[in-house]
Amino acid sequence: MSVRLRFAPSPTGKLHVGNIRTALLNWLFALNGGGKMLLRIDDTDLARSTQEFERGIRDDLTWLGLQWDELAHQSKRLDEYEAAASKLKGAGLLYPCYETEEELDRKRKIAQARGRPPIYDRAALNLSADDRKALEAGGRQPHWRFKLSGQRREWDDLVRGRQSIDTASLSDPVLIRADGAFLYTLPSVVDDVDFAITHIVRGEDHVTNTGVQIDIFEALGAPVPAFGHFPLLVGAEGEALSKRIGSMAVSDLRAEGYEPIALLSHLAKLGTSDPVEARASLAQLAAEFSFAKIGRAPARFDPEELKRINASVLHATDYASAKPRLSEMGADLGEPFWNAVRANLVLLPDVKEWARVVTGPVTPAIEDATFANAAAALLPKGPYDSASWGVFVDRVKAETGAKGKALFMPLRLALTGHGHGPEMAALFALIGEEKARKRLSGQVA
RNA sequence: GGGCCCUUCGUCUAUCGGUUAGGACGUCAGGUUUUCAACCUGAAAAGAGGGGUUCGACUCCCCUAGGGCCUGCCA
Repeated sequence: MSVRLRFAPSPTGKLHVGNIRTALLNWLFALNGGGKMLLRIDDTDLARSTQEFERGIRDDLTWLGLQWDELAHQSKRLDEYEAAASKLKGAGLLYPCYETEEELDRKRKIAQARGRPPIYDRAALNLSADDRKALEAGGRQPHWRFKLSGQRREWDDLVRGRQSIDTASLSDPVLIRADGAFLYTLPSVVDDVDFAITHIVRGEDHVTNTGVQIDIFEALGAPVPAFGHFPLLVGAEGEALSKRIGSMAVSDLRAEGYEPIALLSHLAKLGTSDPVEARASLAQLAAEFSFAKIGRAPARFDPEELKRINASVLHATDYASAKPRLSEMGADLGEPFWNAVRANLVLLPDVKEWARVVTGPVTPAIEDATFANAAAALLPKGPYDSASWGVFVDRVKAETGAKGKALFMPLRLALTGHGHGPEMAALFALIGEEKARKRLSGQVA
């Protein structure tokens, strides 16, 4: 039997690197095992969910090449959640509570002050039918809590090993809000049952939830899936990821010109025993995936590292695959151009600057006008090819006596306006005689 | 406050009681490019601190320090 996994984002914001890591690890395991991926839109929070965010999520996943086999919306499955809720109510496992948020908050504070765990006291369980009637007559709508089993729930976590959560030390979770909305917990379990999810792979922030969810799976008489909880990412300085990195949206990375496979490679390898370096495809990442390779400590996500990986991806990108995007940017100057400049790119849009260096206008950087003018006079006749640069440089060398860096740097600076860049032999051939002459003479060309 | 988890080169990690503590990225040096980048080669670089257990501890146990997560009518 093949595996079935799911990625379940809420359309209440943009996908960021943390979300993508969760998505990716699910995809890698599914792909690796020849399984299926369900994209589940957790949109039970009508107030905060939007079509735009959902569209953004789909676009981001598509851009990354993460294709889902099935799509579901929680907002379309309310009947199923109602059915599960009445089943639990019938079993006496879902009970109405009438405390306000302020009252609950106060109870928690008092418990903490007394050095006791801030666990819900189940006071509502002792309410009589008359009490409830009176409260509702007074205008209070109940919210509903699930009655935890009080058992110690255990499972063999795919990355953490044997885990144990004592549900007696937890508050009975609210499943239905006073306004009737389902919270994340019940729909998630109901969906995992209905869609026959075999493996739940997510961040370790859900470890405690797992104890609660196993309780609910059992209460529903459903089989409990396997769980895998990987460590969360932290920032480059070891700080919690949410604030700074959380703002690193996938859509922004795309807009900045990052390569999807660079992001995927980085997120797939970071925190594993494999070297953090680029891979050619999602399929290759999947083939190398194993829960056993994932460490237990939080891994640092450093944007600089992502840039390095992106650069190495670009250095190995051939002309054919770069061509469509080059023309999109108006920087498709042919294969020799691409092969000459790709080793100097960190992000693909950097190519636009080198295209400008070839086509102009370039403002030459000249320190010694006498030298530059002398060089201009020594320019060979065009058209230029890859051998022209050598001919030219030899003449300048013979004529001026300059050599090494003192010979090359002024020429590079005058011809390109930059102190660094691709092989001059290739650039020179592309720039051509006319522009070379003008630039060496100090003209913008 | 309580619960769960974590701590090996700057970074990601290997080591399942006995190793010159290995690899990758980065850094530095050399080579190459008559320049820079890219590329090639080489080098430096680590067991958080303190107690145990043991013939022997990075590895097992305890304490301390540091870090992450949870402790919501968020997900």
